[in-house]
Amino acid sequence: MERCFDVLRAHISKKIDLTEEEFARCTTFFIPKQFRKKQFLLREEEVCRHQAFVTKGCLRSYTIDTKGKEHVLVFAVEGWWISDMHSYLTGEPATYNIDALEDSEVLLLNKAADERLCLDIPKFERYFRLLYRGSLVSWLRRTDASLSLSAEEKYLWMLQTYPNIPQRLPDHQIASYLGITPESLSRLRKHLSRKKSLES
Amino acid sequence: MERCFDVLRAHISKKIDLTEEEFARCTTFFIPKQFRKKQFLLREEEVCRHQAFVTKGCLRSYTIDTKGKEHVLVFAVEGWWISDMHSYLTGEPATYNIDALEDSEVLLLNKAADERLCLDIPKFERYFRLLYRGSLVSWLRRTDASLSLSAEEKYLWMLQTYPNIPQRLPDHQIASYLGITPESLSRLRKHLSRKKSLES
DNA sequence: CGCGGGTTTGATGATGCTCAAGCCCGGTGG
DNA sequence: CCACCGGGCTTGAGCATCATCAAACCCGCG
Repeated sequence: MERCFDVLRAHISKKIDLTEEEFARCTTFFIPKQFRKKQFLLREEEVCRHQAFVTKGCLRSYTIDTKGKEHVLVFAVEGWWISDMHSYLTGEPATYNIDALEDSEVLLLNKAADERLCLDIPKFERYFRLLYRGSLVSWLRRTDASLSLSAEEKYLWMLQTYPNIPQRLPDHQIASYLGITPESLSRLRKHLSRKKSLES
Repeated sequence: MERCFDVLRAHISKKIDLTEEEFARCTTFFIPKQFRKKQFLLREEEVCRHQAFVTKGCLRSYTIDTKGKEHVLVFAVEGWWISDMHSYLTGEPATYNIDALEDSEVLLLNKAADERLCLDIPKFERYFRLLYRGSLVSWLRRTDASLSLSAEEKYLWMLQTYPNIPQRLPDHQIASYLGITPESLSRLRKHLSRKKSLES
């Protein structure tokens, strides 16, 4: 339970160096919270009050289109952040939903705490800069994949880029993330496994 | 020519406040450069040495897929940054191409200057944090659009979200950005105009 | 005038979607 | 311990959307 901060520390120290004292101080800004599978962290139309750092389990953000279909934008497993950034920043109603795909533990950071944290320990300014920057690189890649690749290639791309995600999540979540239907994913996997067995 | 720094200043001051002196100092880190239409700022396989801030004209970053087709990832007009961030950060060969779609003027910031700038004027740490953060919001939106919308809806989304981009760029660039073919875009526009004329 | 890039139009086709049914399997309750 | 239920995955048939390929057209520019 208290080792959730170990996960945070491990993650932060990949980007900035903190003294014991600084880290201790930083932890006071976060609120630990547990989520059961299927529980919501945020619903469309609510205002997003927190950025969440996942220390255990897995959450996702998604939208629901006009035909009622879900589209996964982000999976966040241990060591990832998740929120509706736009709503968080502006205070406008969220356009994304966030819920837990597994029983999970997160550390919540609200906007006031976020700002105080950056003032109190200016290194965090840097931490978030590097965090967002790295995140941008990933979005570029994903967009490139979605523009350039066929359904099958996108799935292979995902296996290669985030191997642990397809392992632990149901296929239809993966399909949603890739922008294809579960049926297509199923067929495409069959096709791949036939290919594979031919090779060997 | 020298008013390129005015564009920079206008952009920066939306995020942080700089004194005259600080701004004067900051300008010394940038290298102004002109690009003629079709000229490359970066080619795949080269290392990306700069982030470019566009003060005039328009550049794009794009990839070329296995079938030789181009896919536009980013359009950068006045007030936008463009680069191959991954290559820039790691020094690995770029996977994106960047070229000018119009005669353009940019301010180049290389990695050493980038780092010194953030040390010299720590407010820039904040500037880039906010810049990247805002950029993330846009990527989320684009991804959502590409997952949720049909070709026609995506085009309408683009008209609404970036109205000046389709105005000034040829259709086939827009099509590439949206992940559809120029032929489809052409048909879909005809369809929209028929719809529109029926309404009125 | 003629060339070339860009857009339009048409015919055809493939990829991936929809809808519907069946199946597998783990969990729950009788 | 077995029956049943439900979520998730699979399979099939038909279909829609969008891509492909090819040709014609338009128009600005050298």
